[in-house]
Amino acid sequence: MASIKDVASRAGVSVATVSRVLNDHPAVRPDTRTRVLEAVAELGYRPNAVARSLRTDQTRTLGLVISDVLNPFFTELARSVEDEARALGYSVIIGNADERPEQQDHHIRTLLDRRIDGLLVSPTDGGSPLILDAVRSGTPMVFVDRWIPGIGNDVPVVRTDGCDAVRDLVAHLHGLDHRRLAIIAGPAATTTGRERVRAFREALAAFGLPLPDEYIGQGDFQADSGRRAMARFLDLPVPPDAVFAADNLMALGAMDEIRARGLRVPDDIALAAFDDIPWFLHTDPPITAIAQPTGELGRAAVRSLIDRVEGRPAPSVTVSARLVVRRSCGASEGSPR
Amino acid sequence: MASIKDVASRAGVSVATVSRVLNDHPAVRPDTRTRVLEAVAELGYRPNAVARSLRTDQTRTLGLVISDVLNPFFTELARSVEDEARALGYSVIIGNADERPEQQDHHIRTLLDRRIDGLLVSPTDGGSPLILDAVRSGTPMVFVDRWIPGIGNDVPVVRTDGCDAVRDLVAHLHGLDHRRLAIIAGPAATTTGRERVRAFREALAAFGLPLPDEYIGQGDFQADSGRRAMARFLDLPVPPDAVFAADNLMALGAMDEIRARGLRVPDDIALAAFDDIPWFLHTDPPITAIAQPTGELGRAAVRSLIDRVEGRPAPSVTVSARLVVRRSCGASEGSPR
DNA sequence: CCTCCTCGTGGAATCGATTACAAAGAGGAT
DNA sequence: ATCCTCTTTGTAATCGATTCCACGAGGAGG
Repeated sequence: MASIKDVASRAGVSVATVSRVLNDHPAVRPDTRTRVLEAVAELGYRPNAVARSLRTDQTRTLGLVISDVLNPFFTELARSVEDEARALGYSVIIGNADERPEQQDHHIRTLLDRRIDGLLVSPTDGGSPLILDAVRSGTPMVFVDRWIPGIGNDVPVVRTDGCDAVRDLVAHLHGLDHRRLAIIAGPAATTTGRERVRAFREALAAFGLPLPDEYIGQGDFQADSGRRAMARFLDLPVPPDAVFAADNLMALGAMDEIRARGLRVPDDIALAAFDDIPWFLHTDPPITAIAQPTGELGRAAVRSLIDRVEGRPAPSVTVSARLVVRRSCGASEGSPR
Repeated sequence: MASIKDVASRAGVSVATVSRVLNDHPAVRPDTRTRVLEAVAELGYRPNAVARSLRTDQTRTLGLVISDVLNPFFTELARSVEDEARALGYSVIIGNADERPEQQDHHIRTLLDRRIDGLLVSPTDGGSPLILDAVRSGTPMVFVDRWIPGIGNDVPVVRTDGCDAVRDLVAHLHGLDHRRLAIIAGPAATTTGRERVRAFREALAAFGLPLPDEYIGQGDFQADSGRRAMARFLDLPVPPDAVFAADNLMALGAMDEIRARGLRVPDDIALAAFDDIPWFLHTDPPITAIAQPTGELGRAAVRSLIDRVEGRPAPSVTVSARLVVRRSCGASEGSPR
């Protein structure tokens, strides 16, 4: 592949001049500029980003480590992140942790080795030593969706606050005469895992409803765990009459289990989920869900990170989720307010 | 961040020696090696991959340009590609073309600028000049899923052959007394867009069934186009009694339209799709689909590409799809053969 | 004791860019 | 003609690694 030297000799100038033309440095005579650009075109020259990065100490690349690519929420997030980054002149390298801390660490390590300019992380755990290292190493970092408490001062957090939406959901369920409400929680090591339970518990309290321990199923954000949690609920002497799954995959698993037992949603049991995804429109029945503004989340995270990368102060951002009512809790379609 | 020089001076050796230790060069005295490794550990040193790439002219990175991240088929493909690549010591940079040729070109260009070692492409079009350039530039390349005819000699193709499965599907539909079969096709610019129509047409012919032009809907692999195509079918004086969508998103759109008109699957019209995805189990009704061995496809593509990258001959690979019968065509669940 | 090898190590070139600094040339002021 | 300034260009250092080559020490063989 042609290098800057080839261009220089073809245009009859030095490499410095070629570099200046390429970087729009003003001190180049117009006719020199044209000669260089001609040489560039003739050779089909493209600057070597590796060499450039080495010299300038910036890669114009961001890293994004997400918890699970197969979860539509995260792929939509990844998509919006990439879109916004591209618009701002950055590329994105995506690492999929698959909800496994060691795989997350692997990705963080290789991204750091590649000297990405900034790192967007949705941590799968409570904070591995490597993440703390990464923060200290000085690479700009922003948490998105999930975060790790305790390093909030150094690392902005871009997330969704679902409290109001969870309250709306509980109100919706209550209004449909559901009184025995249960939740399938995410891993306690993640903030989203804990917070959604907390919000749910508080909302229940506001309606004077209890949340007994056996109505808290422990899941791991994967479909199978939702299925198992639902099985345990249904095996209880007094099963819940409504179940809230803390993410879309667990809701899917829960629905499997319900169907496998010949029960029906919402007649036999109501079901709702955190995270709205296009497929929820097409399930049987369509699923009531709490929708995060995923695109907005991703774009805000990128802007925040790039602010940091370029030396500006980076804001933490919190956006709000909203309830999308469908038929899985017994109501007819239509959204509140 | 610490560089190799810092390690060298801390260990009291030259940078050459440090480099030898890091690369497992045998000609290093054991005690020197330990001293160096200690210095590495104390400084938390990690080699700069950018500098290394510049010198060695290899990045140990592969590029993957897919047509649409929001399509579960492609995210599963991306996942398996990344898994296999990681196992073989490579990273993957994913570019999402969003079915737009210019965005595809953007990604190919930046990947090439980054001097990735090899490129995996599922082209959105019939071959932009840039792709041809990329091939000529000598960067190892492999097509996955879709390909571009005419440059097959230089570029291996790893794909699924769905002919048998399509024939099984047609037999299945025929067995359920469907006689007016229609297809929602993908873009004619893509190989998968054309091939699935061809396979369908041939299978129909084998059963003595016609495929009139008005039974060929033109889609673009996105949900909306599926919806429009289905609308046109349903507006025909004699609508089809079974529709085969050439990908999962168009099937989804088609189902929307059917539902919006108050019709039911499979009672009023049968529906089947190319590409099986987990969600098809949960739609109403579960959708009969042709399943590609997506993981296998991705892994084979990576192995083929890496063969090429490392100078071995790279095979083209064709795997077979199979029919997964569910309820959307009228049969009860269970798979043929 | 001298020569020749082998082993371990360091010096320096190199990859392809950017950029500080120097220098050459043009043009204007005196 | 001389000096100064400004514009345009080239030379060379630099980023952080890898790797060729040379060199010194030590052992083997004569």
